[in-house]
Amino acid sequence: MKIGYPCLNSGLGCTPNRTFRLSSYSIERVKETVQQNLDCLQKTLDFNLKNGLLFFRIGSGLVPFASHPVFKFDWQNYFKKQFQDIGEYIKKNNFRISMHPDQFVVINALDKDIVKRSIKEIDYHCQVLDLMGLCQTAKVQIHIGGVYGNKPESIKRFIQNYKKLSKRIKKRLVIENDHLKYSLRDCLRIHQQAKIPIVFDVFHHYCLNNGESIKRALLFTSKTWTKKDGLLMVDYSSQKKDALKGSHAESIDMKDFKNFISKSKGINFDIMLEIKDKEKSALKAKKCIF
DNA sequence: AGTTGTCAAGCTAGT
DNA sequence: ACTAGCTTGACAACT
Repeated sequence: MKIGYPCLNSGLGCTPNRTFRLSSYSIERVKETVQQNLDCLQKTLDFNLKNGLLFFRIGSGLVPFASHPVFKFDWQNYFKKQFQDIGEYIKKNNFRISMHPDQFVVINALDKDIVKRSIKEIDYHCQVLDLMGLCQTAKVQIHIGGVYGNKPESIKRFIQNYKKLSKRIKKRLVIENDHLKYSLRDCLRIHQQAKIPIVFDVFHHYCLNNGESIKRALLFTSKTWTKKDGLLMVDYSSQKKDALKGSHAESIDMKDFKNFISKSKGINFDIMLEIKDKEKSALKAKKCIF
């Protein structure tokens, strides 16, 4: 089992997600920003290696506006060496990597332009992992998308659109249960038809489920990952007290986490702690497990 | 130096 | 009708 946190280390004084306003876009600005992001990503991975946090989610903002029409710069070639180097480091030290395109990516949208933009954005994520030379265990996770008042039709549209995706995307794309629309059961149905691996989100499952226990949910989802895909990925968070349902906690609730770990005995997976204080909670969780 | 409004993009539920 | 929440964070223009 590898433990990790998403996108950003809060104590390093740098971010791998620097960006700029679209209005200040220029090739110079891209070169400068992406280089800083890559440097910080390397620094973050160094920290993670030293601290035994071997699961990491690379943020979508690594190359700002990469899939936007204004973007007319061959970043893949310009930064080839840097991406290769980071990829080598990742492979040498046996990191597990994921990426998570944001909420604007909707594969089953009714509007064809939204679908088109979504695919372009997913493709950018896959390009990052491809440039690093990572194998198929490095994944890009998305939610199913919108319901549009008709879930069966929307699921059907998801599967249809999924089937049309390129090989490069299909080998990396995985789906995740969300907290108000598509439950684990919905994801499992989609898996039956499209064979997409499922990232199990513990917190979302707590918000929206059909009565499956944690143990059964982990068993079901772990079976959706083939040897090529690697170990099941699990996202973990807990409810922020006195906030709207679905908002993530500031810091890990160790009682809740221990409870989850005891329920998961016998199943192997990599776990991502989606908690606001990032590496701090990941370190606490690591201490509790090992 | 610190504060605040705003940022490419979508969807849903709660107010 | 509007906003919070989602992986929310980070820029840029202002005090």
